[in-house]
Amino acid sequence: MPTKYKGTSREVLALDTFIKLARCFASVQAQVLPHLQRDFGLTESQFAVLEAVFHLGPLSPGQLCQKILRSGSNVTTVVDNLERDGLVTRERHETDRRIQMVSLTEHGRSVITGALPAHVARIAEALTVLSNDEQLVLGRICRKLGIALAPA
Amino acid sequence: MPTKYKGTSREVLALDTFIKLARCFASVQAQVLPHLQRDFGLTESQFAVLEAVFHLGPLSPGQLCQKILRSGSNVTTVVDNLERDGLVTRERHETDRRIQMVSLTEHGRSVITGALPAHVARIAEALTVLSNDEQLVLGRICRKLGIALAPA
DNA sequence: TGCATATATTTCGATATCGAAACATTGGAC
DNA sequence: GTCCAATGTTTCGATATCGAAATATATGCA
Repeated sequence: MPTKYKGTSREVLALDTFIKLARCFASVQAQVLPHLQRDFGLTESQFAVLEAVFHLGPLSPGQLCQKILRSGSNVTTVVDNLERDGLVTRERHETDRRIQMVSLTEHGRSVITGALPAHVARIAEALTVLSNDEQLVLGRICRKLGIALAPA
Repeated sequence: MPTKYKGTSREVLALDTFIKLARCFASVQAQVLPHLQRDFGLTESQFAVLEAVFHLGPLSPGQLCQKILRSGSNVTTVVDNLERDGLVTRERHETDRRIQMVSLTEHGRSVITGALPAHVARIAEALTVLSNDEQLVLGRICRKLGIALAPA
């Protein structure tokens, strides 16, 4: 048990499980994110925004919030930087002018189509230490937990 | 399958698994971190530093790097803020003056002893949706992946 | 119509985070 | 003893991240 915490056995198990989850996630990220940055100049959040718009079409900041699980103010910042770098554009929604729609530029499209396969390949590479069954079980349990805790 | 990515089945499985892992981790964090901030005024990293020094005794920034899995420059910043708030102190190592040792103040000790049980309780609460067996399996697989990817 | 409320986004101030470069100290080679 | 490489930490500039407040627009109700 990697935890020194003294509590009920239920707490010790949960804490131990969570620590392993956190370290495992951090390890995969560490395996994958530096390449995204070095090879394509993209941060994790920038990649996430480009990927969402690439697969789903133009989205508002509010919709991007839901997709990338970040605060609204953060989405504003990330989109600001992507816009400055010429990867996306913002346009007012035609009928509801409160809404901004974020779209890929041609440059943005070419960057994400280049980065996506390399990124997926790195993730797959990192997960090769797990068998298919282990990946399925891991996914199933994570999904159960994720759904249970998802904002109502 | 929540991914739209077209790749080998190995890639699709890995990506799908990783997305579930990431969302699950994010959900637990979202369940737990706001309370740490609101109830004790601690960020995740501040908590991690206090917890490490509380359980292991005075540590250098380099040792804290290993423990909390962050860069050296980040540890400097987090310790700066903790020091400013009177939760830790820095002292030069007596024999090797390159090293700074980070220690808890009395105030820091009382903050972490107050925050720790509440934080663990929240984590345990979040994980109650999983059975003991599911938690054990999740922990085992995460540990396997984490260890395999850990920096040599 | 006119105003209060709700919704969408941005701004602001603070902390986190990284990598590269700078700085400080140690320890070994000679 | 002096210099140089290695080690430990901090500084610097950039992006991410949050919550609260401000701003802009829309909508419902009188």
